[in-house]
Amino acid sequence: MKKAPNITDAEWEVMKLIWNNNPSTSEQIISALSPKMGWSAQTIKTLINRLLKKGIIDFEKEGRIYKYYPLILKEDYIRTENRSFLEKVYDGALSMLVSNFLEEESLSENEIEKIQKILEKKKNENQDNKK
Amino acid sequence: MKKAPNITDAEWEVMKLIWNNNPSTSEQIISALSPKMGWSAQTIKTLINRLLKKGIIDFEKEGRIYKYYPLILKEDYIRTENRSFLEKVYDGALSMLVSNFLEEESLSENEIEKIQKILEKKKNENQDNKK
DNA sequence: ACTTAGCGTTTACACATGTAAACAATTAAT
DNA sequence: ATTAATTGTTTACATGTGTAAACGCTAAGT
Repeated sequence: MKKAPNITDAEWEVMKLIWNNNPSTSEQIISALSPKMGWSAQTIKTLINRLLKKGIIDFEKEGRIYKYYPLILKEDYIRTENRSFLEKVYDGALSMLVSNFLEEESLSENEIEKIQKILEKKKNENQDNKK
Repeated sequence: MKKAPNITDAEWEVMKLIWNNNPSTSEQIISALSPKMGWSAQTIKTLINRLLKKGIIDFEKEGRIYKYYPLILKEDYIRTENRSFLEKVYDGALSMLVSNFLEEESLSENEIEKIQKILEKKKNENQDNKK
């Protein structure tokens, strides 16, 4: 299988925009990112074009204007990012990763409980698989 | 404060070696990474040199041979990596990150319990802070 | 119809990164 | 002492990435 095209940090900002507002016009992307990122309109156009060339987004003409839409799911791409981060930094040791993050950052009651529920569920699943 | 020098993916492999075996000679680094990564000895020498230039490692002469040692702690660097990953991919939403990882990967009983303990502790800390 | 503003396309350019070859200095072998 | 092998240093080169300027086409205003 061919390696998935890479999304760079700068391109990632554009993708977040497009995923959240699908489809987006370049005007929308530029007016959202230009102030936030301090990028010129030209820079953003370049990023959009690179995403097109990489086959990560596509567009549909709406008169003179293009509507850009993603060709890949955010969830899918994040899954890949997760995997490679886990591999690169933790050599695949998930529990290391999780404890590390938990210990360094703070969480609300609610969030803690949400995670606890997930863990309970996983415990049960493990149990089931054992039988 | 000056931005921390970046460690690239290839350089990261070298750093893992040096952190695990501190100090390391280039011979040790090369014979470990050359087969594992399929890199030529020259390539690895380049990576070592870039790490030197970036001020991430330093060396001590031991006769003709250099012993390389890290100038930064693995833990510190990982903390930075964690932070930027959390920001980039999850916009800082830790609970999202954690649930995502937990749901996609598998964990042993033991690991689950370890994480549960961390959560309990955090819950108590939250409680304490509230008072 | 003619000019202009707006949107997309092409070209640019410096620095980073992966991947090494070529070179120099020094030690070890003959 | 010379030569060869080893280890570190310099230079190289293609591709990726951040950051745009310049250019070209077309709709819109006069």
